[in-house]
Amino acid sequence: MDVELRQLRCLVAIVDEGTFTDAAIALGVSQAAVSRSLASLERALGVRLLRRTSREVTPTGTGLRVLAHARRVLGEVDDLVREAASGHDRLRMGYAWAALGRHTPAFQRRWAAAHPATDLQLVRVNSATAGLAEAASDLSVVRRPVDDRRFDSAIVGLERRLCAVAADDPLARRRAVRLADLSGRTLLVDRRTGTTTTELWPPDSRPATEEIHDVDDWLTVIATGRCVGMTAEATAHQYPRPGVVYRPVRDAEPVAVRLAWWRDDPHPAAQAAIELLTALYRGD
Amino acid sequence: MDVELRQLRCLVAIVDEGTFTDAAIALGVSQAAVSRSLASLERALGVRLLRRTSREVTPTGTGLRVLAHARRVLGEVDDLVREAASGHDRLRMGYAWAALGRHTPAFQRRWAAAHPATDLQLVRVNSATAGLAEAASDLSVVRRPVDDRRFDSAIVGLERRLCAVAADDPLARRRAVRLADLSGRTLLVDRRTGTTTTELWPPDSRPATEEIHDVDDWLTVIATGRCVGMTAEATAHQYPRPGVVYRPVRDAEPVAVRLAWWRDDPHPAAQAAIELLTALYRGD
DNA sequence: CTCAGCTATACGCTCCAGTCATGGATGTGG
DNA sequence: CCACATCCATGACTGGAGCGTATAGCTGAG
Repeated sequence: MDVELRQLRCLVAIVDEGTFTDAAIALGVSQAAVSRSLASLERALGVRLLRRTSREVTPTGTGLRVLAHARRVLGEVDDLVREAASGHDRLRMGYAWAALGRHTPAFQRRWAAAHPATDLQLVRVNSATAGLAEAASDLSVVRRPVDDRRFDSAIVGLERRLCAVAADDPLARRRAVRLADLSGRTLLVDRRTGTTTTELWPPDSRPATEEIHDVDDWLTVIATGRCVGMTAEATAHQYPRPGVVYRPVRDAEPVAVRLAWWRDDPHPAAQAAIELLTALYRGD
Repeated sequence: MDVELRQLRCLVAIVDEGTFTDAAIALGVSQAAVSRSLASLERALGVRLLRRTSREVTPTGTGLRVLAHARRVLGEVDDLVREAASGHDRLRMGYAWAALGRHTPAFQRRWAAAHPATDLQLVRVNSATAGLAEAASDLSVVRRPVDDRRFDSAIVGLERRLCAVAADDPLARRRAVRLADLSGRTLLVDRRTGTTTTELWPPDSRPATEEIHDVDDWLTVIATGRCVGMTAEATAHQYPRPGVVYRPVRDAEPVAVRLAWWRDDPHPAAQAAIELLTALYRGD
């Protein structure tokens, strides 16, 4: 014999209502069911919980203590149900380095207008998949293909490749550059965040040497002029820095911006977010 | 559809054991039952709680939060069951004015020896029945008949009547007195505790006048010599006071000492306490 | 004493939780 | 590459728990 929530609800209702009969009405069941439920609870606990007379029903000493516990249990269960339902009223979008660049304000504004019930939160994560795996985000922005079978992803738009050079670099005077212009330069790769741009670099024009830095601040090194960097447009937009200029690389392939999520467990609002972002990248 | 404890136990077991199959073994049910239970919980909450693969089972973000709540709920239920069972390991004996007088130490000693698992607590209550009604005591010492139908009582022994007189009263020089010796004196009655001794007085020899005092300290008035008092032996034993002496009243009927309890809900150890006290009063 | 109102219980029924068996999915090792 | 092992989901079935109805038993009130 085991304690069941139904029995605890019954106990609380009886004490609150004062009689078994009124408790039955409050619970929407017959008086017989209430009587049996409480009897089974008392049998399960091996203790008399209520003193019944034909006039009133009063809790025993044990009954009072058990009642307090029962209220706590039922309160906790309510919290649990609320907590489970609260997943729908919040969408946490993870980003590792760059969020959505120049689209971020518009995205937040239009999301709030279209989905006032679902709070949008942008959260910084170590990587798109790590954010999902650790349940820190419901949907993650990622700029490379997702090979993990547990996750699914969709391309929401394309971003230009920019190269980052020191402000006093000769290239900084040009409106745009080509990959060939970067030959012979040293490409700066940030190993810390796991972000490398080398594979996006066309192989035939890849810099002869690449310098691997484990830097906290990628831009500081760029500003020294010792290296150049390649990055997506959103990153450039999000990390302006005196001494560093960004220039579009005309012949570099654009970067696909993706949203990733748990394949078999997408957030209820995921599809809406994907569609809104796609529209923004399309220019709508 | 409602959340049930069985479902929560299931969720916790799955996460702890790692697979549905092992959880089923741990819960002592079939794997199919575990699968169904969790499915029904997810349906009730409207949320996916676990991600299943053929290799491992990992909680969803919501699943993690719900899991934490579930553990709390189950912990509370355990507390509730423990609390209900704990009634048996404690016997609270209430007393209003005098406890058991000179028998108190022996009672405590012999109870501890005979019932080491049941902790004996002596608690001061406003009145025997009030202590029971407020669930402050499980068993109350009372020295008058209990007329409340809700309670039952048993006589455990008899105590001599003592009269309390000032130390410089002529009666203080006698080893014992008779009711007739108190004729003409003023009998002090304590209305505050509801204790009156007049009805124990043989009607024909009852003091001519009685002075009703609403005193905090009965003994202080006795010591002034203005009044005399009548009390049970246990009270005299429990409240010695310089300036007041107690003398047995030979021809006063002894007082019946009773234990009272809720008629339809006696403490499991009540009978044992009654028997032990009876033996002590008998002189065993 | 009768009556009104309450709880406990007997009886029949329903429906759900469980078991068994099987199917589908996935990772593994030959 | 395929057979296998392992795991979860699901369909069919069953026993029992729990419900409602009706009624008995109890207890104050009038």
